[in-house]
Amino acid sequence: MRMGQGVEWTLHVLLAFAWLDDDEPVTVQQLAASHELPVAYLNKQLQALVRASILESLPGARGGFRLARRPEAITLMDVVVAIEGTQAAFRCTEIRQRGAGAAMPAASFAEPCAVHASMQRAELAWRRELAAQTIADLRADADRHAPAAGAALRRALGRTPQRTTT
Amino acid sequence: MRMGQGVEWTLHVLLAFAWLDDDEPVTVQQLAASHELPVAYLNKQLQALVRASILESLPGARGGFRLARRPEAITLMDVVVAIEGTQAAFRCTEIRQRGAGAAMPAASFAEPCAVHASMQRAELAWRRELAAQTIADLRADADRHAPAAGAALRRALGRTPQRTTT
DNA sequence: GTGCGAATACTCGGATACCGCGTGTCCGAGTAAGTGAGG
DNA sequence: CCTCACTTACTCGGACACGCGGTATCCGAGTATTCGCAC
Repeated sequence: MRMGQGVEWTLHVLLAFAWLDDDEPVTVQQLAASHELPVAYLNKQLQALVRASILESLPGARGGFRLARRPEAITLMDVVVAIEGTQAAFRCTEIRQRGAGAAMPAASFAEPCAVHASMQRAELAWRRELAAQTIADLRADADRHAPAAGAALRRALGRTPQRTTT
Repeated sequence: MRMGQGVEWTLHVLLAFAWLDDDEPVTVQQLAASHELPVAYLNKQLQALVRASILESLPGARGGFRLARRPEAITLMDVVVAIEGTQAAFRCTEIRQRGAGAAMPAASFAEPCAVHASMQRAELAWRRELAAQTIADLRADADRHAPAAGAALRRALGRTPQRTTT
């Protein structure tokens, strides 16, 4: 089982947006450069976030991406669903009804498959944990452990000039 | 993100073993037929369970597979690890150190990546839930919701003949 | 000086190849059982 | 009748193709800016 790396990329991108803390759009080129990622492919992933109303895109010159909601209103669950899709990792194909089960009355399968239920229970715990954490929490954690990271990223994106020239 | 279907297959197979409740080996052909699964590919999956010491295989005529431990001692986590491997679904590639982070002192990365930590927390909850359920629990759930399933499966595997001929 | 209009350069967006991993299959090594002959 | 060795048939086990989804890339549609010109 493997999660697409788009999740990692977009989470870092959203963390960057949380650090920027303004409404100025950022181009995908800047975002890609700030983490040395393939520009075009990152763009594709960000489109998924736009479709999920996590980011919004501004076309044209001086365009780019910016957050569509506040960081506190974006959960990790939202991001995972936006990138990986809504389907569960474990997919019950109802093999209990095939083979030996084929001879049983249809009413026997009214209750959900026990295997399915157990796996679903585990995934529910996973989802619950993801939904409990927001991008704002992520920023708070990062600031706590590496206070300089936010400033470094702002500098890489050309924000917060080190000195006002006049 | 998608989990290999081998997990579903092997869980149903282990549930079947829990229903049989004896030490007689069962051939992969019988097991595959009992759920209409591809014989050879199921065999491949079962080998993974053997490597994980969940099943044991008996070669030669009248051989087959049987449980290596009691159903209460086999957790869903064991099965998932045996089939899917031990690696986590989310893999941190430390992109925080690339791009903007490259200019930061190495000591900044002593603490784990915040993104990584958050995703790991969620996966831990998932693992914990998987580890809390055993094959025996699975059988208990199945018996509760569909009491006839166990008998049907035993019959399909040629056990518990309906009538003693003499 | 000011308003307007077209050219421009920059942005995102979706359509298009590539590749690795899961899926599926096959045949060979190994072993326990069965069988026949010999004692 | 018992023992033993051989044949046999069956099992698992790993090595070999196939296909799909994620990965990566490119070029086109669209828009805000910008420059030049007319008034």
